[in-house]
Amino acid sequence: MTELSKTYNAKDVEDKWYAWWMERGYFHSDASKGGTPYCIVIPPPNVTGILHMGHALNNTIQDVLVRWRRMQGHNAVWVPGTDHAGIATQNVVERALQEEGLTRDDLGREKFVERVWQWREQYGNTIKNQLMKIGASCDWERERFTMDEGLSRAVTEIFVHLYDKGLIYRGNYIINWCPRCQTALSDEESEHQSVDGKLFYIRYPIKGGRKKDYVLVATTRPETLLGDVAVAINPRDDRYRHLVGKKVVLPVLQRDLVVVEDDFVDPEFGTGVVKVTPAHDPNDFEMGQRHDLPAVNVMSDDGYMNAEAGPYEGMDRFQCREQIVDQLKREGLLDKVEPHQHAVGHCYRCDAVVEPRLSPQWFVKMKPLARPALEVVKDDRVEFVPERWTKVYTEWMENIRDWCISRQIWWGHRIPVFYCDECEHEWASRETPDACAKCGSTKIRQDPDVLDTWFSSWLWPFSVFGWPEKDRDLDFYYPTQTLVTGSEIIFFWVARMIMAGLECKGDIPFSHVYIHGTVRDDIGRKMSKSLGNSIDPLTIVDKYSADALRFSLMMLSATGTDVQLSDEKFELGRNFGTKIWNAARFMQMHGAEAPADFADPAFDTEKLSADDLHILAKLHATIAACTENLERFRFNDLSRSIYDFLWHQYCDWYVEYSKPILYGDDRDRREQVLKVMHYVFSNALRLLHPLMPFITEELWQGMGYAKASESIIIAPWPEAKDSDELDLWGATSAVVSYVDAKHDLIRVARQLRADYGLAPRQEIDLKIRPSNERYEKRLVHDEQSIASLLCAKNISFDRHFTPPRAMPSAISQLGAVYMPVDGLIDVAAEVKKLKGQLDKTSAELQKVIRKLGNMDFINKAPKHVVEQQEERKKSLLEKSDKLEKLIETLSECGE
RNA sequence: GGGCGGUUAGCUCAAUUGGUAGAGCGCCACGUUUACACCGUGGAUGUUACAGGUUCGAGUCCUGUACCGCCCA
Repeated sequence: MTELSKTYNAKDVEDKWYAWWMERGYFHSDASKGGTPYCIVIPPPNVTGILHMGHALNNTIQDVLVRWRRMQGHNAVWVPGTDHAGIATQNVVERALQEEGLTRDDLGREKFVERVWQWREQYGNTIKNQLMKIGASCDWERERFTMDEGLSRAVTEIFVHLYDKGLIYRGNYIINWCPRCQTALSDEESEHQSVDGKLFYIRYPIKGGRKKDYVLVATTRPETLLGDVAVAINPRDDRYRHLVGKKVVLPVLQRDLVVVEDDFVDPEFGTGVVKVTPAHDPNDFEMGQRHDLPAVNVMSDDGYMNAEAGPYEGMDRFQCREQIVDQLKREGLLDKVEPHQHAVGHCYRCDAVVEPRLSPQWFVKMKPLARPALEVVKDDRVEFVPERWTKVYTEWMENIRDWCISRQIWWGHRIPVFYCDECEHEWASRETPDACAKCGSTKIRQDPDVLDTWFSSWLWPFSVFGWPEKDRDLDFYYPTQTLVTGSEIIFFWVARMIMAGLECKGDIPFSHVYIHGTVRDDIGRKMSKSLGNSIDPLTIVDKYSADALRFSLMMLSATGTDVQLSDEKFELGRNFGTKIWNAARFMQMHGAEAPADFADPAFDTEKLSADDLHILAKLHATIAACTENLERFRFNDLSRSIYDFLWHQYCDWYVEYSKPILYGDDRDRREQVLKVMHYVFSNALRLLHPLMPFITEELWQGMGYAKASESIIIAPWPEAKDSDELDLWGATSAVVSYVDAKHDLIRVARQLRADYGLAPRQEIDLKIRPSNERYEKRLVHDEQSIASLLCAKNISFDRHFTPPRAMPSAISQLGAVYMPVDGLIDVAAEVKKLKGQLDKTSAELQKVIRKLGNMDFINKAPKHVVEQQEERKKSLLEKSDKLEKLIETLSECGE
């Protein structure tokens, strides 16, 4: 056993233990060892990512779970890795190139991709190193990257599989286009933000009509009118029946537009007449399809107007909007402008305004994949925690739309589709072909697009284990058990993994999805780089320790609710660490070696005191609570249980009770107390380990517990004893409630001291009048510990004690407490205090009496509730009796 | 517009499936005592957003209202 230093220095400790754990290979799981698998795959962070508080929360939860299961003896593995984050990574590297005055086109595709790989080699480990800092016990030997050879093979495999099955198709559809990133996005990647825009009311003259004949069309995006091909009305809207069959004239370009009738048009919106621009609006696109309308694309891929825009060619889309409005005004075609709030899609990577755009893209047909994925959630084979997310999932699944998977960038998995220039054959292939599969021509080329990054992430739970190869690990670990993530990627990732798992493996990818909350700042805003309100987890590690970061996060985040953080909140974890550290030091000062059988002591039950039995019973209640809270993903309750136990039950009471014994001469009792302490503490450390891995390892080693298990990581998770087993020790519920009542007596007596302004070290005498003989016996037996906690010199117990003069007094369940003080006491004040208590007691008593007098209550409430109230009535009666007597004697004495 | 979540002590949040509303921080008073001032002891603080309803009994269940947040259109 090494002597613990006076203060805990996390910085010296944390790196040391992490390195040792790695060296010993504790995080590595080997399927060939068998056992019960417990597997978590990490939500792969972007390779460009740096650790933020959301990661810290997400990964702490995973680590808590995996450390717990490992201690429980499961063959536990946590598979780490990163994804290649196509758009984000390409952006980062392009920015770097820009500083050298280069563009990706200057380099060409091959060279550019090489540069990205170089970048990844150089910077791609940032987040891995950061995860290590917070203690993540990932199996780093299994680290994966979505662009690795194996995972790339998985992507090709699923693509070809779905292509051949007819579930992947290419087509000219309207998609979300980011003009800045110059690529298509999926619907999920276009984030809707509420924008204060304007609603423009524009006059479209009726063809062949008089000058004053026009229809009024409302739009938020007047620049798109250049691509209008029709105006539409609702068929049930009588106001516009006369327009049917007529044509209107498009302002600016003077093109003839047909009038179509479509149920989609909302008569309530604007004027009830909408312009139809199939190439620039998803709803209009569908309307165009229904009515066989052409699509006129007026914008190029960079957000500038093209030749179709006539006089506006070459102009930026937002500038064009202003100019067109000006022109309409000049021509008297702008009727009015209203402020209008609407949702506008923004690129989730660069925040640019997304442009709906018609272009040829690749899609996955989702409905066939969604059906089984819906079933497994409805059957509870996959469970969401908290359960309410099930509904979010099912609603998305039921209204699923096809997934746009092609991206017009270079960094990513290239679409494995090939075209023959000779015979125009198109096919998907697992291997890069030399010649056309149909005509044998070598004039073939591969599709230039790459796949959405999520198209590789959705395979993660099995691709990390070698799929599509047959693999022992895959058989052993799949399906995994728990997925831990935030609600924002339920659609992006969770839903798609379930679909892919069922399609590729014929089985669910995981049985539980724990959705945690969002990390916010102290005024409730989401932490973000742009707001500058982020707290860097590593700064917190530096300032307060990784354990403090983890513990505080867990303590503050109730199941699935958001957590509001500020720097100071991490003090709670730090303070707790210090408290435990000092409790250990205290034991060490008195304890020398932990006894050989500390982990499973053969207690000499005859020699255990009520206090010993009490703390043992509380320990086992805590073990039960911790295990249950982990099973139910209740991390804040888990933290609270262990925090309350160690700080309040153990330090505040048991350690204090132990002092007179440890400082005393009774060697036998000393030995017993130390035995209890080491048993309790070594168990509590294990309960705490998943939350605070570093300090618990440091203490495990420092206290000499390594002789039972060389590292706390692999020490067995404590098992709660049930009440029968506790009874064998003598830790009966009667003993437990006696000690609880003793705490109350001590608290009441302390209050007396405080009321009379006695200094904490000032010694007092106490007279206690126990309520009954049983209590008297116990209290007499416990005199030493009571005296110690109250700093009392003499305590006398007398069931018939009557104060000879006025004394400050109080009552507790175990009996009345008198504190003889020198000099006069303020009888009036004392009586007033007691009367105040009596009033309160009587009021409560009246409430209970009224309740028990209610026949409905007696007849309808469950028996145990009625009994409970009877009990309460009894004890309140006793209390008020005692108070009345105190007041009476006090008044007599005072006279 | 549709859906979900929230509203409990000054602040941040609990409350185990309806039965005496709790914790951490902050605040007030006292205290450096031989584990710990990152501490100890004691104290103050609630019409559980509002209005109805169900029930013997509602923070908890139902209906409605207000405000806040998120997701989807």
